[in-house]
Amino acid sequence: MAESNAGDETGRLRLDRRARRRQETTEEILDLATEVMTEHGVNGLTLAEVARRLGVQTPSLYKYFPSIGAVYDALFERAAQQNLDALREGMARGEPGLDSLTTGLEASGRWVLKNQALAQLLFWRPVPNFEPSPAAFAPSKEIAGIQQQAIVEAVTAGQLGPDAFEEAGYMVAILIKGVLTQAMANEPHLDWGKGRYTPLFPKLLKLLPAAYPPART
Amino acid sequence: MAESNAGDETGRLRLDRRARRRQETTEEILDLATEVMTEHGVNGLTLAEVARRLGVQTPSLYKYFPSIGAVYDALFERAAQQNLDALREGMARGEPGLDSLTTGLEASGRWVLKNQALAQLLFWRPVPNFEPSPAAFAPSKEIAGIQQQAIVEAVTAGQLGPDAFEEAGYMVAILIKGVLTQAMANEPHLDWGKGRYTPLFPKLLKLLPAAYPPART
DNA sequence: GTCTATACTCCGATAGAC
DNA sequence: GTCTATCGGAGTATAGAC
Repeated sequence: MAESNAGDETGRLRLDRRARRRQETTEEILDLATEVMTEHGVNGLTLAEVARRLGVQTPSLYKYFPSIGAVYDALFERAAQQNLDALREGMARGEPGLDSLTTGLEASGRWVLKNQALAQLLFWRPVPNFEPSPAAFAPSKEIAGIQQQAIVEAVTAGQLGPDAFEEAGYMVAILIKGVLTQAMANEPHLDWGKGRYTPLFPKLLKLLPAAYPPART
Repeated sequence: MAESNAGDETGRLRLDRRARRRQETTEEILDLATEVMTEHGVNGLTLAEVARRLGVQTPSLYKYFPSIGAVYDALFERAAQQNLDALREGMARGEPGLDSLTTGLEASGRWVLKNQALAQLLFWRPVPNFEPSPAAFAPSKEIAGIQQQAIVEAVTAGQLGPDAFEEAGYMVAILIKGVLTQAMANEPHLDWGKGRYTPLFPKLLKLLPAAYPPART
């Protein structure tokens, strides 16, 4: 109570600064963890290696995360959020319906190829005994909803027949995951749009009307 | 030279028996390694755990494999060979062309869903610092050739246009990998033909003629 | 071909001084 | 919030007796 008379303002600023500094360190830990996963595989992440790169001793990291599982969880959530953002931005660049879905998934694919370690954590679940928390999983659920909404708009616009409601979302997921799996396994150093697989994606999405033909007008 | 007069026949039988016993143990090690990967993930394979399950001390395994990398290599080769066998058998049950390709890839998909740990080793390369040897990779190369051959037959039979030569093999790879990736990530306990993804595979392959329309006759 | 013993390296996590 | 020290455990691999 009687320690410092510097005033409320300075006190709050100091707290804010500390909170901000802590937040920055937390983000840096996650950045370094992503680097380690990129070099040593998703399972090759260790707190010891992150600590070395941060220039700090391993136990210090436990002031920021209670366990390595918590680090994975934060990585999962951040990755899902970034992928969701990429999808949203990409979809905004296209006309509602199949066009928007195409530009959105291409933007999502670009993010995946530039963040392959995070994408593996997100899509393939390669870490035994790690299950993302509900909070970390929330953005992933939103992605599925957004894609289904695009299908609905494509049906409304007459681009797809009404039988697309049930199945087309799964088909779209198959197509984008197939393209990305092949690209990551066989051409991991190429960006989206290069190589043998990702350029085929627009062609694949254009096949959807053949699978779910709209009623002729 | 002058050790035993039991005769050539007995000597050869003894050698054969020893060789057979050694081969059996080798196979058992690979079976147990597959079990461990199924339970603990592909990266969760350790020689210590395999030794425990075999009822033997860890160093004994080094009489059969010089390193854990050699175990991964043998697993990779065996998996690729089994998958190739499944594809061949499945293709033999269909008419040459797209029909054969469909039945073959469905049989391959059935094998994958029943051997998911091996399939991950085969398709996703989740083990850092492990590259399959050329010998282990040979069956995988043959699979690509067989699929391309089926495309050629489909074009010859007039099911696909000639522009399929270049691209359709990659498209087929995208489709089967997409279906399997989604099934393994979201419905790993379901067999082929069940769930939301694998039943869509025939429908997807039937879209190929829409992508590469044959010349009208 | 099996064992014991061991060298070596690494990791996650906690306790407690500062 | 950082450090040192430490516990407890795991793994790969080798040496050498039997």
